[in-house]
Amino acid sequence: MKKKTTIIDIARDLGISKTTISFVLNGKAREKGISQNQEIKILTYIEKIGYKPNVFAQSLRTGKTKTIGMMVEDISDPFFSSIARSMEEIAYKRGYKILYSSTENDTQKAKDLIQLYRNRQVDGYIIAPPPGIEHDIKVLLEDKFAVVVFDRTLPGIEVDNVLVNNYQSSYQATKHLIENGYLNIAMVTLDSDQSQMMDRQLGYEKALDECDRPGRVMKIIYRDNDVDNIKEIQEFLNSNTEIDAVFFATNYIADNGLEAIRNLKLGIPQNIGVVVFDDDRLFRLFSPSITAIVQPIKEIAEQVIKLMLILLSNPASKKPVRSILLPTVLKVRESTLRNQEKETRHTLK
Amino acid sequence: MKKKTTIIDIARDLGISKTTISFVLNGKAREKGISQNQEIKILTYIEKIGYKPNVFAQSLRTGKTKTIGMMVEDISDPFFSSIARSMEEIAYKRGYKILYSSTENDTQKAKDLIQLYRNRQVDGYIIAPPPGIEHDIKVLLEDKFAVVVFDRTLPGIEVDNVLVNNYQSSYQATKHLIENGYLNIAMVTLDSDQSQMMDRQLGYEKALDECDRPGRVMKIIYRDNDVDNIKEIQEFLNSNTEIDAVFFATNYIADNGLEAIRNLKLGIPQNIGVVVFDDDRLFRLFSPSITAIVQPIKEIAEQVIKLMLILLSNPASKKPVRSILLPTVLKVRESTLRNQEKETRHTLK
DNA sequence: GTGAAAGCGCTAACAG
DNA sequence: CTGTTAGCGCTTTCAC
Repeated sequence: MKKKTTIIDIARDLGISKTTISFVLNGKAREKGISQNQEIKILTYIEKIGYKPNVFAQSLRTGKTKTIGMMVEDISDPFFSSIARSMEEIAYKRGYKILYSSTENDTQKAKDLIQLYRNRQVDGYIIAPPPGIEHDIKVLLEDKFAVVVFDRTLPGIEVDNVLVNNYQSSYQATKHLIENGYLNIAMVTLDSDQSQMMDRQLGYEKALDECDRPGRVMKIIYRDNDVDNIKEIQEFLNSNTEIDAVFFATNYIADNGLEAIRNLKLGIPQNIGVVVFDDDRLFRLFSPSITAIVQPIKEIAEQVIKLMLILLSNPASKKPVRSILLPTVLKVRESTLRNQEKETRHTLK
Repeated sequence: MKKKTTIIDIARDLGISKTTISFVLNGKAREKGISQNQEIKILTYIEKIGYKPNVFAQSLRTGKTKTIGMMVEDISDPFFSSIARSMEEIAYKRGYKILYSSTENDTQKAKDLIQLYRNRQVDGYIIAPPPGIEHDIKVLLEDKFAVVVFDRTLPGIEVDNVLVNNYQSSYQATKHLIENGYLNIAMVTLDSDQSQMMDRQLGYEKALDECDRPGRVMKIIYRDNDVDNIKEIQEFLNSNTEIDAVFFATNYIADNGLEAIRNLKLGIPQNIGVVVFDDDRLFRLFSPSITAIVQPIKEIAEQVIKLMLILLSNPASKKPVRSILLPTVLKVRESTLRNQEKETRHTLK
């Protein structure tokens, strides 16, 4: 393996001190009063031989790593992986690298991950927090790390965050079902008191309340077991035959729910209306296509990174917590349009 | 921020030299003949105060980083993100961290990424190679880095790889269409000479050849533009009305293709049969459900990491290139069963 | 304006 | 068996 050139090699080649080079490299030429000539000469040479500083030596010296640690529920979930991708793109441009990991919504795994990231001395933490890590985040904050939380918040913690308007979105989606003639709207959600889930439920309940409709919430265990979940949802729908619409609180709950509906041979949207929180690439291609609450992925990623970069560049000063609340879009498709003429897609030509 | 404890603090606290501690930490107690007592004392103390060595100092010193760089086409693609997740899990257990990035199948971006990874001194490279980076990989190999390639290979490069049996899988899928009475089977694939795409096409053509069927291959440009792609596919199907089945060569081509079929109001599987290379979580829930070639995600991830760990642990010795070819499973669903009784899912109860 | 030199925390050769 | 010590490559203070 060819030996990496170091700043000393360059100093030798150019016949100047490595200090000068270091200054130029770190954009302090001006500040340190290095001559234009010298600067250009150095920059040109570095460009020519393609020198890159050793990031480990830099990190060791400065204690900074230009690295952001990101922990989400499941990095293979389309929602999170799309956000990760967008963030990475933006962060790159600012010279930051992102380290990803999946918490599986497991408190212990999240704690371990935070430890691991501390070890790797990441400069900042971007977290979709699982329950029970309030304390760990508090410690991070006390130790003056940059932390941004997204997708959900934790009660009693003052940390910058970016969320979507879960309450309002769910309210609107439920309203939409009501307006389309559905009378008994159920919600299938996670058995969890995480903020985003609670808000979604509250929005749903509020809409029902306003119109004096009954509600029925079914809760399933997180990623417990697909087969069991499907069976449970089937039983739920079977033993509550008055239900004529369902609001699925997440993408993967909808997976199970749609399979349950399919197994029961219930017709969408005639027998049962369907709305899902969080869109999927393929929902538009379902027959009938599935109405979904679309989260602004790009925007979320941008805002999170923006907050992070602000935190990272500012001296860890006392500042008010920034909360960013983004709107979603209810993408109305066929699964909630009982009153409309249904497009006949499966008719033979 | 609380000051990190260093190995020196521990040496002081325990009243011994840091060398001894370093040896114990690196599992060289035995080798260096350190007393059982001493070892246990040190380990216990370290455990108690939760000391973790500074990885940057370690890396700077040893030149190793316990980090693997992974570059795929698009980390938000379900196929790649699922593989990434599995790999991460396995790698973690062995003390390795993975750095991910998306190449967007762009040669230049991939080259930049390799440079960036070299900078970060990753120990090994896991790559789903875009076209045109043969040379860069060769250089990596010459410099004795651990490299494993997956999903596709590059012509004329001797590098460990794990692939699925693209040829055989496509052959089988096409055969399946033929056996189900389809007469004019088209293939929609990428305009690319990447190995996996070529193999898929060859398998398709072989099956047609054997049965003396005509074939028709349409090629679209990589992730060019969804709208245009859809339109192109529509036009293709419209101007070749004899086509009664389509084999989509990737997941995201199928996205566009299914939308085209939908726009044309062609009935699946009556008017047109559909097979997709690479499954999607939701294909089973389509109406009709979509037949797909399922790649063994977990297995791919496992084999790649296994190869990588072998390379990493062995002295970079001359060894034969290891090629691992994994089988896929053709998951037959409704979209190819024209002769079967179609389940009537949309019947009202 | 520029250079010498002191570490950042760790590993490992070498000495004892 | 254990301790001393020389760097790994870089940033930054301080002196010239």
